[in-house]
Amino acid sequence: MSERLDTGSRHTDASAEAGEGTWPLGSFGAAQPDVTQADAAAVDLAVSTVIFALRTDDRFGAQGATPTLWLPLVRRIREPFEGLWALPGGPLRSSEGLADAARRSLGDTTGLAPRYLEQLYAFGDVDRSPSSRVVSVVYWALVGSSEAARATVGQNVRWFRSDELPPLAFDHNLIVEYALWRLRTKMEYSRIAHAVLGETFTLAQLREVHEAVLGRRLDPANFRRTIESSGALVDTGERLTGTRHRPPKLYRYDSSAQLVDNGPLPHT
Amino acid sequence: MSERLDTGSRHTDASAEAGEGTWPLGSFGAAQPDVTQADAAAVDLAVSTVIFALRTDDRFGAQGATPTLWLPLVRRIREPFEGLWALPGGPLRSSEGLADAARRSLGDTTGLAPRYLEQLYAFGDVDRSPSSRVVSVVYWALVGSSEAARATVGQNVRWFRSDELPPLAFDHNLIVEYALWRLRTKMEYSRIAHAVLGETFTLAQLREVHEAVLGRRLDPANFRRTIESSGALVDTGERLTGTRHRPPKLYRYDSSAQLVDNGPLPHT
DNA sequence: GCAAAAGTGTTGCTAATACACCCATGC
DNA sequence: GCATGGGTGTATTAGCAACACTTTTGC
Repeated sequence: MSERLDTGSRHTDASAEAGEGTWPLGSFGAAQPDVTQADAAAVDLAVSTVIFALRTDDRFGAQGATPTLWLPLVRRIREPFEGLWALPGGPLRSSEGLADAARRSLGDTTGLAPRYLEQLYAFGDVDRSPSSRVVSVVYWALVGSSEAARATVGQNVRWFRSDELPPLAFDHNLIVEYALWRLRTKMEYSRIAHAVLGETFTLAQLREVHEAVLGRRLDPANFRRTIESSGALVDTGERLTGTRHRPPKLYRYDSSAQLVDNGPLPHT
Repeated sequence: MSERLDTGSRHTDASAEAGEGTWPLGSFGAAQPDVTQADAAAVDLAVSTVIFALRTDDRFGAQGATPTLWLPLVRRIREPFEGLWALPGGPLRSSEGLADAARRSLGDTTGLAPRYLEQLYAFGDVDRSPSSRVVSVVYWALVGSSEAARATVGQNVRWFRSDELPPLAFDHNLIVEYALWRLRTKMEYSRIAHAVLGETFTLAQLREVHEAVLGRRLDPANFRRTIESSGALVDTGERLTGTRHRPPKLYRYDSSAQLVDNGPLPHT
């Protein structure tokens, strides 16, 4: 609780944007603590990303395995939490927007570009980092399965099943939980599932994505009707052959349709 | 675009939380710009709040007027945007959480405590402030109508109808628009409308809140059934007398029921 | 033919809507 | 009484879940 830190003139504009300091009256009640603006200088800002991809668990024979949700983590090589796994991220550079920073840290880690990217939440509890005060603006992303298959792994980068996570650094377990909740909630009323598939795909493949994310089986007949009536798909006229059953139709995204409704916010 | 700022040792822990810097391989592709961590030091962090209250427009005779959404703004007394109206807010103090900061700036401005408070979004475009780089974590809040009636106003604090806003400082017009969208979207499936009412209230009063927020009339009969079946209300057994028609029942919140589903996130 | 998955049809349930109608109070 | 909103009943509709059924391929 060290207040009145002397940080020089760096933060003279910290309140430039806000109404703070423009308050015309004295203090309200007794709740106005004696804190100077300089106190704000001790807060650091970082951007992290929860990256989801659909993968089949190849620990067993890859035959017939249903895909599940995976995410890449990086091992920390310094204190605090040295040795633990954490979400990829880093400090925000002054020349890049928040989403840009998320996109970049994602590329640094996996070498891939996200098919979908959305801001998740800003985490800023006082005690979430034992060393310094850090506020993290967290994004969540989806990457295509085919690309995720050839994503980078290394000594300090590894993919984990979203339901088999080890204890993570900081509050990152909570963050991943929240990202999973948002993914599942949004999946129910939007079209983001397309983001993990290739250019063309069958309805069964799309349904498999929904099932993996939601964690339950869906009725093929009803799923077909729901998706078709949403108008999000276009029939390519082609079919997928080589299966040992009736060849299914191949669909494509309707590029004119929005993935999600972000309200008045521009889409990233 | 000033990179490589020398800001001393202040930000040595800026990447303490994130995986940045732990990347074991060299650069990926050609996309790794030559930027040091110190570049991150030039970003300031602020917390602002969009505060909503339900008021009747007393410019006309207050009789029979339907209430509308209002919000308090503060006038900027320094550059940039000096003289324009802006959302209340201020820098984040190192000893307070994000929600605490929002709650405090709300209290500083209106002297009131919010009945509902939720994080809205983090705004961090590079050019949203002409002077310095500022990332704003924005909250939105609801305050009770009765308390809002005796809220503070002054030379530099004034209430505005949400649909009659002047041009605001920074990107605050967009922020208010987005807050309005979230309020309306959430109102459809949650119970936050209770937050602007008093301890007890009639169904017509509750319906009036919904109508004001959604901007359309609702069928009293259907509204009653929807709300009653949600289980959010408790019949107090009392009735409101003094009206010139059949006295309506008075209800109370079911304190055990959650206002909204935030997933795994704790409620503020 | 047989297995397997694609694709269609039908039924029933639930929730939202529209709207007709009765109830209880102040005046 | 009559006006006014409180409060109830009911028919219609849309959407979704359940599930029986038909179709088309590989083997």
